[in-house]
Amino acid sequence: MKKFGVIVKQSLEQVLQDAVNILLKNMTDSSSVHVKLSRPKMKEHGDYACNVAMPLAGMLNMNPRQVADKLLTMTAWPDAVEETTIAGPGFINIRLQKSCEAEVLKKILTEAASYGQLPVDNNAEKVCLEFVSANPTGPMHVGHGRGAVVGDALGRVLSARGFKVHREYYINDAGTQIGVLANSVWLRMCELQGQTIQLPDSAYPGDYIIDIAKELLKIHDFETVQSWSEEQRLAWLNQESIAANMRMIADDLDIMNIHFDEYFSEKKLHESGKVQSLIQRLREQGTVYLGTLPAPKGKAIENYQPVEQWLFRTTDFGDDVDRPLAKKDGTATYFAADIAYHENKFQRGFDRMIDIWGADHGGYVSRVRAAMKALTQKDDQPDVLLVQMVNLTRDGQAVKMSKRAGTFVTLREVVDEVGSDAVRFNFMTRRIESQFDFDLEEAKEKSNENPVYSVQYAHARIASILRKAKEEGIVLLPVKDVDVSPLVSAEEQALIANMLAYGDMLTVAADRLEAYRVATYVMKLAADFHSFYHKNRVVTEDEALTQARLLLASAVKQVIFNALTLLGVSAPEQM
RNA sequence: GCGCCUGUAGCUCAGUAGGAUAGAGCAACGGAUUUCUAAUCCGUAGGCCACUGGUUCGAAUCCAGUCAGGCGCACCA
Repeated sequence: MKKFGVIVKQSLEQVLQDAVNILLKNMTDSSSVHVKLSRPKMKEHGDYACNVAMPLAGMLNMNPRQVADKLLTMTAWPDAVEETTIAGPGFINIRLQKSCEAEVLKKILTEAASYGQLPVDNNAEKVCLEFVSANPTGPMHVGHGRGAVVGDALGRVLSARGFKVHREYYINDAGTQIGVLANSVWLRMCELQGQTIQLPDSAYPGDYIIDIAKELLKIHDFETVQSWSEEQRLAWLNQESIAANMRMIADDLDIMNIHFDEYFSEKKLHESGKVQSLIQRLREQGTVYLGTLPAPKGKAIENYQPVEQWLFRTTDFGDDVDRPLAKKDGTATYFAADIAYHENKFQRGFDRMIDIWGADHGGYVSRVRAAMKALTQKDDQPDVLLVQMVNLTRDGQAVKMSKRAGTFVTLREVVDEVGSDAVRFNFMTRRIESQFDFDLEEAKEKSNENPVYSVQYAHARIASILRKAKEEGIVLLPVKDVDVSPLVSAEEQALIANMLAYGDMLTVAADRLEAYRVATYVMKLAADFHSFYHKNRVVTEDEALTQARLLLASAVKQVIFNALTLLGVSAPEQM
């Protein structure tokens, strides 16, 4: 009975489900209705509400209120239920005994950092989570940052809910862009040597290229590099420039505490022969044919010429048009490598693939899924999360240029200015489908304008209360001995109900791959605590009340900590 | 022209797979500062949930169409 509060919701759903099943037993067809309880918005509607009578009414051809009435007579309610009523069109409202749910506080403090987590067992679903994958040709921009933050938080949420998560970064270290990078670095090396250079439009203009050139000159002096054959020089420049950029990217991610289990190289995929053998296999299968694509609709392409290419029949699997696997010079397209890459993930034994891409890759989703359907017969892989664009502003004015990158504002510049916590939390306050207007001045604001401070402040405030209580010589009772029955006010009940729902929220977040729910959840919990704090004192003359409220405050602190940890945001003890 | 995403308070956004009276922050206005942290709280005001039709007991939510904005549309990545 003591622990009943924690599992009360499931028990109520079970007894109601039993009643529903009996009611439906006489039906000829084997229809079923799933009982689900919800928290009503209004306090007058009780602690839990159930709408099951409404769908049942249609099936049984009865009035919903009559159905509800019948269900209530058939239900064996546990002791914790104080009152049930039928309201509105046929809702069943359930009111529990006060403080019967407060036992959850003890569960929270006992489980501490693992409250809300599910264990990872041997049968856990293995997920390959690919995110960031920014090209190794320059610093990450703010849009990459959003993908990084979203991906990392999603990884943490999935891990917490019992998935085995493998975090992966796909390095696009093959293709023409890399040649451009190598050439840009070489030009800067010549420039450092005193030569006058002309940067072509195609070259990367950013100052970071100069830094790389300087770095490379420390490895080999200019004369040595110049003495090599062009082929040898390009290969060396390629390799070192990519490595330098990847170090820079990994550094920037490290500042935000984002790490990967694996960096997967596209170049090595090509070198392994897997791309060519895949194309060969598909040709034998007949899913690849030699053909010519029509000119694309929309904006006219100046130098369009019909080319005969190896085409993948993605249209057979739900794509709009067949997609080329080889360029006119015969080398594999990015798409070809990407299919081989995804097939490789599948071969590595992952049950599920999740890719986080920028919105500008939206047109790519259907073709990759089509290819995977052709190769694996699964039609729901990979799960692609498209993260919409970030518009960077300062005091409402668009910010676009960065000296360092030459084109866009880098993630690093933003993190250095506003801090990792503010960047991470802010990016998590919106659904990924909505475009994000990120204002640098707002992100530095230390007020309610900036949600991260409100949440961190709640955590620090509780820490301060606990310190104060200790200073005053209050000795905390062992958790199991605290009497929670004094926690009956509306504010206290709201906090308890919120914390009780933490696990359900995480389930939804993991099922729907919506990690932002953690942020909206913890914002509400923090706000509710601030509200409670202003109406009630934690440390009072009443010893029993003080003990109960210290328990409550400690639990709130713990849940805020757990949620912030999932978001990769720090939970300070003082501010 | 086609595909994907979006449209909710003046602004920025939530809305827990269709539920009861639509939610928060900011901005506006009015309050709380002998405090366990005011980086906070309380109150007032503010809505044709883009528009039109449909589905049903019931729609911001589902469907169709329209309008508006963003992203993308051979041989780049």
